[in-house]
Amino acid sequence: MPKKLNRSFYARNTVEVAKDLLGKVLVHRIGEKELKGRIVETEAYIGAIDKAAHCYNNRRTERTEVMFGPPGHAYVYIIYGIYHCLNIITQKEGEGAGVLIRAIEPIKSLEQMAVNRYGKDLSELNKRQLKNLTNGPGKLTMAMKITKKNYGDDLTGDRLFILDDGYKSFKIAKSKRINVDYAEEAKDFEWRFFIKDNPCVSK
DNA sequence: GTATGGATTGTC
DNA sequence: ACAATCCATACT
Repeated sequence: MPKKLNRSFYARNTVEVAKDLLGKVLVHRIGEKELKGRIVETEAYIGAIDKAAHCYNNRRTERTEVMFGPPGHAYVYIIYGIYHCLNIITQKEGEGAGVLIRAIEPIKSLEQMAVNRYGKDLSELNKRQLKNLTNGPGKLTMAMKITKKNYGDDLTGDRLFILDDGYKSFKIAKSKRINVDYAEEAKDFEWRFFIKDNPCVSK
């Protein structure tokens, strides 16, 4: 039986959580529908020491407030005025840290994801559209219909949560994070983790 | 009120 | 390689 990740899973060092989230299953329930995807790429952000983090230097705004709350909640923000990004809050309340979910492998309700991404039936998608369904932070939120309505969602609840189904036959690779060149020394932190050779990892 | 730039994506 | 696109933030 797959098991829902509990609060203590998230209440640990962010880099450890980022690695351990790989292979887990992200679930979003919308009414009767259930969308699922396996997490294949993550990035860690730790406000206390990380100039790339929105909450660096204890920067508390309306947007970042949830990052300073208890772990196991969703931080959803809008990037470039267009796309949404999903983060999972980690460590202890007040610390300001989280994990960006950068890519998933679709598992369930691919028909709905096709409609959410392209407004088309799954059978009408070409090869490239299929490959690009959820292989990026903005793409997966669009496919799973994760929006600012999910801001602050408690992942121990029943709307948005993460399952451990025991999948662990993979190797973890790491690299520098994507698009944080402005972050001075923090741009070189190797805090991006992904499942080696998985086709759904971002480009 | 105004200016600035971004934890991205799609197209050229 | 670069434009699209607009919200959140910082500053006046």
